[in-house]
Amino acid sequence: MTEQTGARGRSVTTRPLPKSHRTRERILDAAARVLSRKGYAGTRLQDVAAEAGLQAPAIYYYFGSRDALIAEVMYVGAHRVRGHVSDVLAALPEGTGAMDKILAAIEAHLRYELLISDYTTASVRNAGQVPVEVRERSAAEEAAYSHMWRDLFEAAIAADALRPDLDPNLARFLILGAMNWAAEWWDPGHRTLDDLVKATQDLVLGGIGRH
Amino acid sequence: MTEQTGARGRSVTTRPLPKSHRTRERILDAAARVLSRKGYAGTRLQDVAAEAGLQAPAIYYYFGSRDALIAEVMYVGAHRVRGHVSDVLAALPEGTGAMDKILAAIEAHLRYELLISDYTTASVRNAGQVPVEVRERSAAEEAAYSHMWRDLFEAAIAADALRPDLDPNLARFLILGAMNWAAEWWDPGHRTLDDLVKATQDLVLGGIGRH
DNA sequence: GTCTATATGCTGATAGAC
DNA sequence: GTCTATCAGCATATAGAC
Repeated sequence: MTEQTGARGRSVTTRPLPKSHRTRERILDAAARVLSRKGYAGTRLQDVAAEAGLQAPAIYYYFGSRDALIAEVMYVGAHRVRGHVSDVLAALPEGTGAMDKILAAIEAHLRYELLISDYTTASVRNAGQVPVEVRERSAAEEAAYSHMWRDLFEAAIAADALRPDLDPNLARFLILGAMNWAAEWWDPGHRTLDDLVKATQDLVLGGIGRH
Repeated sequence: MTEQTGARGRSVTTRPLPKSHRTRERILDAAARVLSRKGYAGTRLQDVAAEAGLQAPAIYYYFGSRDALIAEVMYVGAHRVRGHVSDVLAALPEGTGAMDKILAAIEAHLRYELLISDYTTASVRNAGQVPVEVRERSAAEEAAYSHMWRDLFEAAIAADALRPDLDPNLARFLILGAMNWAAEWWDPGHRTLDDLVKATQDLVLGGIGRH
């Protein structure tokens, strides 16, 4: 949970990341992969260690417990998606319209979600299966992300860019659900990411845009 | 996997369902509940038995193994949804349009999915976590259901009811994803089912309908 | 930092009484 | 049909060498 190691700069070195940091990241990636495929109860430290190229007890040097490792995976995935979408929105030109912001958020969400799909599917598949204590930090992160989307929709309503008879909360959940689920079925070898982004934007635009 | 007991009519009785059949169903419902909350690896026979009101070894009278029980849960959920939507479509008036059929299928899917939501969430959350052997029967059922939806979209294309630039496969996956995910967040105490059905139909209609 | 060895607890499954 | 008793296997976590 807390960082037991970090960039401490033990000596003057040219490496930007200390070895311990990189090992920790490798364990985290391995845990995301195992967690997404085997689920919370099925995530064995032995499997995580094998994916990361070390032995199970070594994990305890970086994480206090199995639950702490899993909690970190859930948190990191949610945190990074929110950070990415937030950055993209912040970089948009000043006068960008409310609906264009939603479309940009959709593209940013899909691209980043599918880029770190192990974290995404781990989070999506296990959100309801992980014990509450383990989910606390990631749940807070997801709430903040959800709040961000609500703001986008409310700005669109204020700008009169949405259909007046629309229930923005239901629509938001449906759209986020459709996107989150994409990590489960989207096959890069079959459809390009650009096609998926466009299909999602088209569905949303036609569905909630005034016309 | 195979039915070890069933409606055998051991003697003339007024009860429509033999006790063994009802107990089996109770175990199945309990397993769906536990599977949806704890996941594949976390589903303990002890917990299933407790939910069903009996001891763990009694489960072996009805199911050959833990995997056989879980496979049956996954299969039954998918099978019943497909049967329900299929029945609803079959009962539609002769001249029902292709787009109205899709809207009817959406309503039928959502209503049944949320009615047996333990089976639905069990299936959705564990589809990618359950071993392939255990998933075989339910995967075949889901493929058949997916095929049914593809037919609905192809009929709509043939009737020129869809936007010409639409990728029907991507749209189908996005819509089914949005619906399946509803079992995860929809709260009956907060929004009515009618509202959810309408919101989904509106999103889909505006999104893929010609206008 | 990472390893080997090990203590401890829990789970699926079977045997056999009732 | 359902129970109690029990076996065998496996996973987390710790101890301690290197």
